[in-house]
Amino acid sequence: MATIYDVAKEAGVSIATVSKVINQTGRISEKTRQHVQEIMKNLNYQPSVVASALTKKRTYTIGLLIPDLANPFFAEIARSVEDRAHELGFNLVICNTDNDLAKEERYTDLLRQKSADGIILATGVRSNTMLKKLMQQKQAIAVIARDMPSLAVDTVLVDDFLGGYLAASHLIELGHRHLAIITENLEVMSSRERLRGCRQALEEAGLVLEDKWVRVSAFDVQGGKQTAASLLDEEHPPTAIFACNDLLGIGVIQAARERGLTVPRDLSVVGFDNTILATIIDPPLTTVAQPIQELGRQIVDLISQEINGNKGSKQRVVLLPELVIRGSTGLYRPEQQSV
Amino acid sequence: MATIYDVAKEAGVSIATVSKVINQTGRISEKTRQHVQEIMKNLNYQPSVVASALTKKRTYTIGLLIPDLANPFFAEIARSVEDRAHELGFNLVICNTDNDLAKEERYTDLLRQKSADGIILATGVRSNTMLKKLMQQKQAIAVIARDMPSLAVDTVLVDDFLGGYLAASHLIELGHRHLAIITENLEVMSSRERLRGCRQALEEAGLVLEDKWVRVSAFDVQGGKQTAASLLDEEHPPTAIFACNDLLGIGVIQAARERGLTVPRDLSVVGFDNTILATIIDPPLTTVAQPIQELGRQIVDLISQEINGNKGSKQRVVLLPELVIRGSTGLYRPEQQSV
DNA sequence: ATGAAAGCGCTAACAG
DNA sequence: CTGTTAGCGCTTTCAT
Repeated sequence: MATIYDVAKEAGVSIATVSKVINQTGRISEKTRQHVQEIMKNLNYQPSVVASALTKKRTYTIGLLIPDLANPFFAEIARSVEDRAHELGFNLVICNTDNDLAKEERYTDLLRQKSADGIILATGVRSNTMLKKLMQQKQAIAVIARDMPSLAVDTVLVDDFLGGYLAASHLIELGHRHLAIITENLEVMSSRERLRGCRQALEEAGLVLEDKWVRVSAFDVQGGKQTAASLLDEEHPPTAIFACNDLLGIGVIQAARERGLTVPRDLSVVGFDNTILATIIDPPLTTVAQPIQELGRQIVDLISQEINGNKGSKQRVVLLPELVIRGSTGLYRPEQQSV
Repeated sequence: MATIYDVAKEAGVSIATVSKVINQTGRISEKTRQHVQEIMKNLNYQPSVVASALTKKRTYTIGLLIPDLANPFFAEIARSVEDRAHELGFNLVICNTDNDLAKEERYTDLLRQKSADGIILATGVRSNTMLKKLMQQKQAIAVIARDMPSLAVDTVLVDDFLGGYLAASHLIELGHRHLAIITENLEVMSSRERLRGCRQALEEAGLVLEDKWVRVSAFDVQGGKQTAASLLDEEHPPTAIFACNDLLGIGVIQAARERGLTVPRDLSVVGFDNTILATIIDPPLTTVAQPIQELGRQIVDLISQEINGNKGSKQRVVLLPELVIRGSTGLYRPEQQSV
């Protein structure tokens, strides 16, 4: 592989000159510039990023810590992050953490050793401490789709409270009075906010959400299914369920189906995220849409600014979710009680 | 951030010594080894990969070129590749190519500049030329889930012919005589093989597959839906459809539903890949399962060997697919013809 | 068993 | 406008 020396020699100039035409710095006569560029092309020369990183301290690499790529929501997030990163000249290294603290630390160490320019976190439930450590190391970091209210870190997320509020309001408008909510993990801020929004809507309608109707579940289809099953087995089962993500929502629909209930006739369900899954399940899932493209775009813009030192203060940008009404929600019908 | 010099000074030894304890090379007395390691810990020192890459020529980074992370099949592939890569000490940089040649070239150039140790291709329909270029550059490469029979490159894929054969055989056993197949892109070897396997099974049953019943479609749900729609609008529509991937299969089911047909009563459909989607659609999709975990594992092992120079000759490993029978296929019932 | 020194490929003053 | 030179942090002979 050709080096800058090869180019310099071939072009009859110094390596400094070559470096200048590569980086468009300093003053170079148009003539030598063209000449050098031609030589570079002929030699199929491409500057080594690792060598330049050694002095410039930039690798044009961003790490993305994410729980699990096989989860469509995170896969879609990763896709949108990678798109924007690529546009801005960064590569993305993917790290599946399974929300495991040990893995998170392993990955952040690796990223540091590789001098990643920045790290985007879509993971990290209780990793407040890890975040602090990173900040001390002056790592450029940003958090997506997770709220860490106690930390001054660039963040892009959706208004989870509003999302929960929209979901519940929709159900209430349809006449439902007896809701249940299946949530992912109440240690996570987002989940708590969604729940709170849901509560708020109910309260405004003069309803209360008893603790009994708030259930925490493993965050996959299976978990949603089991939890919904136990909910539906109650004496007075809810007529509508708000699942805190699409995966859970799908589990709910499947549980209903197994019991011979028809959605939305016998049970309304709304999800959260608006992943591809919501469009595939039958009936298609009414869900609170996260603007995934926009989330990805903005988080990369934020971290890019921070990397470039263009930043003023840290920001938390909150995008607004939208309710996408599909076929899984319908009017409350009194007779549906008789299960 | 601490450097090797800081450690050396603090420990009262030379940087060469420190380097030796880091890499466990050369001969170091147990005593100084322990001492140096303690200092490293105290200083929270972590060797810079970019510096060492400059001399060792290894970055412990692998690139993965993939059409689209938002496609669950590829997301699952990426997940399994990343898992194994991480186990073996590599980071994975993800590149979404959208099967666009320009993007493919852009990414491979970037990966070269960053001295990625290897590149795994899950993309590249007609990119035979790009592959050749990479081989000339002596890039370590490997191809997953795609067959490039004319090139001597490490490959791991599923037996597509067998997959097609299994799918069609299943349908035939159920009594279906009139099949159609929706495929993704006949320029891709895999698609042709699936079709060929399908044909073979039919032939063995004394049936023929007229060209009219072989349709090429955009490879997303929408494409499958439209294609299936046009198939079902034919005078004598097929009673079973083999879709060359799950996304298409789902489109088929949706198209059937829109026409008031019940799957599998009025139409049987089998997919390919066995992604999460197959379990979510209703009825759950009978599909040809690719062993995604194993594909990912083996491709990384292969490229890792190549990177380490442990390799003998190149290999093509062919894994065998399995038919997973779910609810979208059923016995042929004569009356279903009367649409 | 340990250290001195020469790079790896490139950038960034600083001279000229 | 162009070239010299001193690093960046680490690895690797080659002496000692």
